[in-house]
Amino acid sequence: MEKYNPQKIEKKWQKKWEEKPSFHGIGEKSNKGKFYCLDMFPYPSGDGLHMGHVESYTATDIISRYFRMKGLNVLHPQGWDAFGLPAENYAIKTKTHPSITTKKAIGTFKRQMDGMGFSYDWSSELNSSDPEYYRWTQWFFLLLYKNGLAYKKKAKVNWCPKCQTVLANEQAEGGICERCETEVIQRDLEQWFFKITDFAEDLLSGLDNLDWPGSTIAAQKNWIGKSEGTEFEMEIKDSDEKIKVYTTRIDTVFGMTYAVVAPENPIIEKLKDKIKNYEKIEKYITNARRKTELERTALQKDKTGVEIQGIKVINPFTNEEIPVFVADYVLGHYGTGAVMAVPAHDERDFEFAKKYDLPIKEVIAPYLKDDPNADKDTEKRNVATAIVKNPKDNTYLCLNWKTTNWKSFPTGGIDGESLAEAAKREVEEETGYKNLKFIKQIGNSVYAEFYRPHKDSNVFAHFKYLLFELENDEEAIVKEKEKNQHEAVWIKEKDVDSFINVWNQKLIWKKYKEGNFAYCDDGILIDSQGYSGLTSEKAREKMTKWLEKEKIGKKKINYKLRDWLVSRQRYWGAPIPIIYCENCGEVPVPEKDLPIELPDDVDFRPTGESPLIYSKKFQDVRCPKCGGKSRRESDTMDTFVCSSWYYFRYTDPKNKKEFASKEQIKKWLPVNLYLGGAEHTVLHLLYARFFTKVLNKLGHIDFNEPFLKLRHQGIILASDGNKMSKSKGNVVNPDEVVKEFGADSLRLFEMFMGPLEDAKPWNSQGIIGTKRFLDKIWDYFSIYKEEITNNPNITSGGDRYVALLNKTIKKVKEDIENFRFNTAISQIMILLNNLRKFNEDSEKNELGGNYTFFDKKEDMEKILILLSPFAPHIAEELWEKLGHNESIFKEKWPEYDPALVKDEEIELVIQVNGKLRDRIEVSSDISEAEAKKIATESEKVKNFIGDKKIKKIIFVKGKLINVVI
RNA sequence: GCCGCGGUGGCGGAAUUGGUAGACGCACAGGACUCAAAAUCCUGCGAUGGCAACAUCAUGAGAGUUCGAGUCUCUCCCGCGGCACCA
Repeated sequence: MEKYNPQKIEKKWQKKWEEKPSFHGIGEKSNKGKFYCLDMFPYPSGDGLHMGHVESYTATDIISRYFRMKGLNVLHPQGWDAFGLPAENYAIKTKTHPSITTKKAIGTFKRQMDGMGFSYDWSSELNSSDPEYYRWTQWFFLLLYKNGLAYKKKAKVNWCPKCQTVLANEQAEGGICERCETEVIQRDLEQWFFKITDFAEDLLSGLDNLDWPGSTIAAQKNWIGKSEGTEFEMEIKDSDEKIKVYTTRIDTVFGMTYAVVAPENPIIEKLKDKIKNYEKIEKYITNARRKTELERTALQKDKTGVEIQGIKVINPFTNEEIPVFVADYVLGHYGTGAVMAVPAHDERDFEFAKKYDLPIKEVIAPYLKDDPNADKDTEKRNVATAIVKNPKDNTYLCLNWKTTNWKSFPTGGIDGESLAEAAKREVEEETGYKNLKFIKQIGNSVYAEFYRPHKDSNVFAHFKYLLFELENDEEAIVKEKEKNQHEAVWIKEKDVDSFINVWNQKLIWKKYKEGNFAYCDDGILIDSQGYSGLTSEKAREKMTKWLEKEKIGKKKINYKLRDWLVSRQRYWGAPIPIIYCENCGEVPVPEKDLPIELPDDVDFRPTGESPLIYSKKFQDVRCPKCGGKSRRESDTMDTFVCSSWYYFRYTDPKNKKEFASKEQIKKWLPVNLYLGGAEHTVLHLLYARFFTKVLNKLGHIDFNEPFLKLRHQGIILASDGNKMSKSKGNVVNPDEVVKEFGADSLRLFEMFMGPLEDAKPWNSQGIIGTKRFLDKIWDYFSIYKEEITNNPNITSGGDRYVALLNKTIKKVKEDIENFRFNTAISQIMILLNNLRKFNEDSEKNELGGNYTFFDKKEDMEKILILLSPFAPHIAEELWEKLGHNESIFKEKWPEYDPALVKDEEIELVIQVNGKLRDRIEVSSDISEAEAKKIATESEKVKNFIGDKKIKKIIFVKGKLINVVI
């Protein structure tokens, strides 16, 4: 018998598939619908495929093969994200033109992909650095330009001194270049931007209807950063100028003790004459501007600022005059570039106020939500909290009042005092304690509950309705307890946290222990004139209304999202199709002149300016309008522009008239499944959605989200649990694994390692398991082949396993559709293990020793079909061995028989008090009465019941029975 | 700090609506075959006690709900990913 030789058969089938792509079902027509299965197109790096690629592409290959066999039209294309910095840097390093290195890398990638048996439709292959592709990238630029969505402005930009280029904010996070980790500096340059901020709301709300990982949706929401707040103006004393601030916490406005403007805020320049310490201010501003993002963000703890002397603003709510500071903890580009500072209720303001010794005024008191201990059936009881400061040692004591029927305080108030105020007064009268701060309006009656540490130990007391003099201690408590029959519970220090948590009292506790911090949550307003007693939420509404009435403020929505900077001063990208004419100024290149091709007469090494400036060929241009002397825009576009629309092009890759025809787009889009790395959670996916929304708005397409379903493959870690990296020398090369075990084993193993989306460490031993499995499959079918050749009508009793086969068909179907490839594979293993199991019958069996076969040939073949998407080569080979001339991938996916999925016999689990005590083999449709009889008659159960009485019996049909005693 | 995800044997990981915890695979141990080894096949494999039947404990920790919790609720601890002076 021939042994399984993956290297041999894999080559054979790869060659066949290349000659006949139809073996993959590519190009087949179907009326059952379409499935667009998309991989994020890779950047073809010189290193070739890595394990992560293999994982992701195997998954989409399985899905594609599966749906093709289900009869759907499947589009499963692949292409190359070839432009960009890494390619250019590599070219510089090797002194080879990037088009050459890229071409070579693409060759390697394609060879490796074919070597894995991926069923790509290469007839729609794309390359973003191909002029026939980037002509349409340029067309998109013009589309945006003509619709006012691309504009140029002088901007402070992130500049990487090493890469010699501008970086998008996204590529310079933390002030460090994403590519080379050099510190980014700030430069002022004329730059092209796409107006993605126009679509902020669409980009945000569109997320709700997508089948995407929650983390990705959350990251995009966070990135867009919607915030609803209030914008209002404050008058500057003795001036007509005003300072406009933005806040989400207008409810804290009575606690404003100063205001801050960002160094970039133009108001400073306007007030120059009034400012007494202008020189100092100017110096501070210059300094701040010179700081990089890194310095401005990394040194968070150390806030700096200077008071603007001679300037005071007026809080419109209190008419108080307050000082103004310039400080770089306020950002120039967000909101109005100025804020009201409320140190009592904002951590940043608090820190600043502490440092510069500014007043801190509390205007929000914490409150509690619902009492977690309240009886669900009765009315929900609220808890009120008071913070009591012990004047003796400046510690705080926390008291909770909650509505109860223990003891009623009379309600109602004197002279229109609120219920809370009335309750406060009453408790104060009752206890004689004067510093209570009531937090929440409470019910008709109240009682107090609080904790207090024991004088000399780490034990805390929990008092229920016991209000006492702080000077008193344990003795008094006991006395009080006796007198009032109140409850006091002592708590050990280690239990305090858990106790506090039951009461949602963390903040109060923090305040009690630490004394001083900014309370930043919502609460109840205090010391806020007519607004006192309102909740934060209500107060925001009311205060904003008042501002609107006074015409000094309004509701305002802000987004963190900033416009997309697309200019790059580099060579290896799509040139921006704009011409600068000496007469006409900025002129877009007419569409008929596209593509503007990259010249080859340049030195592409970076100089700080775009290399395209120096190309004679490139700059030899006349104005399209007047024919006058002109020069071309020499910047190229960010590669993310190329990747924002490539999924359209796959549907119609050769189209010379449009980026893709309307019919083809309608036929295939939106994408049904998009699979790729989680590193693209924000940038690429957001930009691609933006492009789709632009096309939708301009009437080119009738949908507004490109990717209906998105999944990320988890990264494959090295066996040491670290990321694979060249420098660590722990990289496993797929080529070597294929050489040793074969592509099918690698495919199978990567899918078997664990859930697709989890990060998984590579285990060099593990692949032996999947190789063994394929060996067994091979032997099993080889023997089967021999047997049926000798005796075509022979039976071997395999029909005992028909139920298992049907279960397997069901599970594999469900698991593939839910990306649970690991359990699908394990189910096929279970099936095979059963068919190969040594059993009594097999000794008598004339067929294949230990092996059992299904009586029907179709059933045998179903096993191969189930395996085929995972391990296509071996499936094709064995399929052929069974006498087929056509590809296995032209077969229909098997259906299971629902009637056969159910077991006739089950093991009924018998529990006593929920613990497993016995199992008995019974018919699967056993009735409750029968089951009860069997259960109570079980010897084991009897032992446990003894002479105890059975309280009740719970029966779960087809599963278990539980005897409760 | 905020947001999201996770924590189950020596390891990767299984476990429908709450219903037999540890499927499948790796590693390991014993056995068969062999002069021997490799390969292959069989058996075992969470911990503790017991010759055994079996019992007790066990899904990061602590509580809660339930006849019954890996699964639901609350809190804490740890890990990973994202965001981070966005007022």
